[in-house]
Amino acid sequence: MSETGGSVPKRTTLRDVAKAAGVSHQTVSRAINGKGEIDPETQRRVLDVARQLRYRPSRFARGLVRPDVVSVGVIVPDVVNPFFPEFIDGVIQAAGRQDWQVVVASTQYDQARELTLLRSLSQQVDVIVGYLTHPDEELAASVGGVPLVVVDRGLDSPTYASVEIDALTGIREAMDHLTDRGHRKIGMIDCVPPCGDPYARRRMFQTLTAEHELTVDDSWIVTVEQSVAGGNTGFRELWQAHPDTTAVLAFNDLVAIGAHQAARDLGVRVPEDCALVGFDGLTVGELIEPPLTTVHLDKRRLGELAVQQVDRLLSGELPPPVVLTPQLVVRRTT
Amino acid sequence: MSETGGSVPKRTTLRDVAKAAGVSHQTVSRAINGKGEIDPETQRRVLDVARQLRYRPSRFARGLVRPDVVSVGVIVPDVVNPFFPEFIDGVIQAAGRQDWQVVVASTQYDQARELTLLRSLSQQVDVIVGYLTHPDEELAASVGGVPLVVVDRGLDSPTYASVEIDALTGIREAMDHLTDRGHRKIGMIDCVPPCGDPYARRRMFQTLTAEHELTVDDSWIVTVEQSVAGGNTGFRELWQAHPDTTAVLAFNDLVAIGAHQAARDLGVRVPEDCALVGFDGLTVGELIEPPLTTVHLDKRRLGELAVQQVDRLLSGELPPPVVLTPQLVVRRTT
DNA sequence: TTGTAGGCGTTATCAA
DNA sequence: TTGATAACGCCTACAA
Repeated sequence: MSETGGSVPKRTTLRDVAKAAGVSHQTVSRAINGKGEIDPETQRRVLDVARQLRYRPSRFARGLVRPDVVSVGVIVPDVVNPFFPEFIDGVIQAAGRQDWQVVVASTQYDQARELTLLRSLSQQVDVIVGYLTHPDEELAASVGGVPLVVVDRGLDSPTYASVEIDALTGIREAMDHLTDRGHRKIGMIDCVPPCGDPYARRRMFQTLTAEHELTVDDSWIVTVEQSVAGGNTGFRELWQAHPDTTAVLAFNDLVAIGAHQAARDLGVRVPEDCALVGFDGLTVGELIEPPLTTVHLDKRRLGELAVQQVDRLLSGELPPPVVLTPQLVVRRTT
Repeated sequence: MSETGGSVPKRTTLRDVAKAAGVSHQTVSRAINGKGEIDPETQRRVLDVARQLRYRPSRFARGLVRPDVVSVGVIVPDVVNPFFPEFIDGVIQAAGRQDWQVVVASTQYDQARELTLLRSLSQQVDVIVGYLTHPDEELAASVGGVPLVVVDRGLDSPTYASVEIDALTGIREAMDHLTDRGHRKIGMIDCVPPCGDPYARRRMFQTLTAEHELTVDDSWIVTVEQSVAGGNTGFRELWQAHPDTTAVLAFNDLVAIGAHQAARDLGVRVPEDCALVGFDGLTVGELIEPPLTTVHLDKRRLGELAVQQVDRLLSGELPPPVVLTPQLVVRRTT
């Protein structure tokens, strides 16, 4: 190897500073960390040299000898989908209270990427929290023993600590509300969730229509892509099949907003001609006109609960799933 | 110290595994890293033992001897404000392409917290990207030599690499558009930005009204808190002072949405009675009815550019500021 | 194929 | 107040 190349700049170390300042590396350490036991004058001098040499401690070396901050990795499908920022915020805030740091990564809804991320993240953080789609065994293979908290798997992850969402209770509230107001012809715009039982929501709906003895069959359920556009399409399909529908339960708020747009385009007034209920409780639902009635989930809390599970995991236990229940927020689309 | 306490579990190391498997720690290393030079049978056995002992390599020890992944810290005021997730996403994606990891932190609009975060983050990451409010000197004192890229400081940070937003050009487009459509009585709902010149936007507006020889004086500018509620208040104030206003330029989309709500409440039709233009180009602007005309900024790109600056910084240069120019997107509020 | 020695950059301990 | 020495857990040589 010649010395021509300006290859790796090589880091300035404690010893470099020590040499330049004419003291021992230990003295430099003391100066940097400023825990007394050092002559103020020496300290000043050493600090000066350190600055000149642009010295910065290595987080690795430091982490090696000190109990370092915990680093939590968070994996979500998409950082921009308004559901996730609140969740992430919950994680960041709960973690921040213990001075933990949070590494955020997104799969972009790419299944293969999920595994890749899991694999690389698990090398760099102490614990992972994630909205994950793969079955437990595949996750296990990818995280290689790093503690993991999974979110919203539908009680489907015996291996891992988890936070679950009791969607049924929330949706029951919504159905009660609708039937209380006299609705009998209630349709549903469903989506297939990224993991777990693809028919979970549909089943809940069926259960509840049965409870209320509604005479709507499966033709009142349309399944669409989980997006505003999907909701738009879904409403049109539903309305075409059943123009006598008086209320629609959407898979989530984004889908509901799409449905709302379709209704407006079709000249269907919400809620006069057709009521509409979303799910998630996104802020955007409050901004549209009329504001959306929705089954509201406290997404920030969801993130905090995930961190709470992390706590338990790190202290050695494998905690039972914790369940978060959403609540109906009645606004003006019903 | 007695041995009663379940104090620190103490980590399982390579040597522990070695001892348990009856080989040298080196052999274990080879087994773990799977780079040949090892008997498959030995490897299998070692790996088994490692798993049983729940061995996981220390990221610190590894980072010490290996050129580790770069870790980028991102500081924003608020993870939930819909402006920032897109920015963060841009950072995450650009960083991800180089297999860098991204640590996200939020100040919650707390000035003191900004400095605290800067201080702690700078100990754990290789470089920081941030929406920061403090003047350069104070930032310098907090990051202690860690490379920093600042965003949207109004060309106000000679010390640091930066990404700037050319708001004037975007707003000029908006004003041209409005005057083209015959508007002369144009009002502004302004806010004071978290850092930099508090009158920046107001000045731009004044410049442009002058360019177009509009006869609106400063009483056509109201200043409110930067939020939906602020926008609501702002519109009411403006409309009360000048009921002959035919168009309003809002500080940003959230403010514009508030203004829109106020207009509706006051029976002012948008855009028939009063046109409305936002700034930022948030997705939510597309979801309201009618969809919001706005000066659209590519926030994801903003994040990518920040990472680009990080690249340059890390390769030794102090790059000149890079500028991103927003563009008017005409929808249906004008 | 396997084991031994040394060093990565830091902090802790103890002696000077 | 300062300095030598020994970890921390891992990896890269090199020797066996």
